[in-house]
Amino acid sequence: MLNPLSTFLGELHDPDGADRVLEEFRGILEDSTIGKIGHNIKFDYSVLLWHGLRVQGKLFDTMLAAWLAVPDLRRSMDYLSEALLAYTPIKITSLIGEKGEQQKSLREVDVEKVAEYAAEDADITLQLSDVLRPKIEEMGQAEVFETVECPLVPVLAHMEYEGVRMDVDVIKGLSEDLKSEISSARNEIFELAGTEFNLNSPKQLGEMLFDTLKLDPDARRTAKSGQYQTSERVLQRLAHKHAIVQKIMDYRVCAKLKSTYVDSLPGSVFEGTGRVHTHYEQAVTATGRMQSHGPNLQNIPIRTEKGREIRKAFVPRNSDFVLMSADYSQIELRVAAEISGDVGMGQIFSEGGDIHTATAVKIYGVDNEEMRRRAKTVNFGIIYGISPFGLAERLDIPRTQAAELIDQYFEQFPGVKKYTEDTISFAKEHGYVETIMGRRRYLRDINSRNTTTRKGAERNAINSRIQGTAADMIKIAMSLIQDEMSRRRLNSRMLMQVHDELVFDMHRDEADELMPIVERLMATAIPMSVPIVVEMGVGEHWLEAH
DNA sequence: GTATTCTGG
DNA sequence: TTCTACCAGAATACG
Repeated sequence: MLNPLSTFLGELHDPDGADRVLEEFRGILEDSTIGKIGHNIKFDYSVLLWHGLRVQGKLFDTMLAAWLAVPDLRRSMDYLSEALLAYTPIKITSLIGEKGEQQKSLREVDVEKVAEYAAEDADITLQLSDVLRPKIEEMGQAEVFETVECPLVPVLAHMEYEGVRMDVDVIKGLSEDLKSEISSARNEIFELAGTEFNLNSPKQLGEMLFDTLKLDPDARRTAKSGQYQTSERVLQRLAHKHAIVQKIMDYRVCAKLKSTYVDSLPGSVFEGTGRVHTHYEQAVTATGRMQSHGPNLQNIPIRTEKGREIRKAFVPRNSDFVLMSADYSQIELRVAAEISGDVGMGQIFSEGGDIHTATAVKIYGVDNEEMRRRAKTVNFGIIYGISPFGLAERLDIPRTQAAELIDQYFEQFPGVKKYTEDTISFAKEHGYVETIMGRRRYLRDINSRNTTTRKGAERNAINSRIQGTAADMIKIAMSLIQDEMSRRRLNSRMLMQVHDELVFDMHRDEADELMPIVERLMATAIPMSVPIVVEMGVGEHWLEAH
């Protein structure tokens, strides 16, 4: 993946020449009355931002447009050109060669050739926009495109540009701790097993547990390769049979944290800034959610004691700042209540009660820790398009009992039942479902004769409207917040988005001004009759702020 | 390149 | 009869 940082800052061999070119275009690029069209325009915006130029004016991204207007097509410009314009563009490889050792840089190529390539690139983008613009209208995606996606492009570019500061010393300390824990766990496991093997190989581990130690004669095997399953769930059920099992779980926790986070995050720190500049992908998921990579900041541990320590390494830019986190409380259940119009569920939220406790009271008639835990599982099941099989698996109860539980739930929340039925029948009739903002997800398999396939599509339909609406909501909030922050010329910066959470580098003096703004704009981004609650926190690192 | 596992929402 | 809970990224093993 190309990176504006390395591609355009580090390797530029003629910065003066580049600056002169930049100055030629500065007037147009910074003119807010002139719209800009680009394919993956966040990339171009970012490059210019790193060169101190802030692009103004309305942005039209043909890649985003294609995502919404022709969702089945691949999103590379070359492919779209062939599919929509019946024209095969000059291949970049015809200028710089195939990917590999001797691939050239564009600046080593004859300028005439580069000019032809670049001009064609611009021309195709313009032509694609002419084709895609009416298609967005036809597909009913104009509102999502105009009010959700396009305004978000510069917001994401700025978040990537800002990055987040990492305290590498925190990471180094964790690395040492984990190293010794892993080493002693390994020794104990091999001692108990009587032999050494590769602990990271599920295959070898499965053979040790089930062939050598014979811990479970009815051990489950994986569907694809027929290996023994050694997942957390499986180990959990085996834990009482042999001391080695707990040790393996301990080892796995530490090995995962070390390899995926502790050892890899320092490598993502960009030397030029000392910060981690993640990339956000706006147009990839089926539901409308974003993805983060390089590194992925959306799966930093929080659920376990050990794992959450990693969040202490995410720190404010300097001592004048703190990290501020704002996250939606139970957003998907609130959205479910809103879309379904279920009166009882809406009432629970209006009264400000605990949704899982209230659900436990409704379906079990009692309120204790265990029933609340089960009700919570049921509530998640609702969002995902519940099935007796799936619920039984997660609650570890018989399928028949799970089915009764679902009946019980739907009796108490008839609006939710109607939502699932209406959503499925709409999907069967139209072949797609929509979020509140009109974002569509097409479901090819919704009328499949294969029951498993069809049921899967039905769950996608139920889940997509909910997850997609929540995604729309936070995307809108981000644009509104960024606008308000720059209008007020705040020094605080939006840094991260984690699906239902926004994290800010907040100047200490701006707390009283910024926090009410963030809270209000997040809560009202999409007007709803169910109250939307935003929980906020401040701290010297991400863990403290959350 | 595919499969498995684990991290998050 | 089916062996599925939804949406993702990344590390590792293994053919």
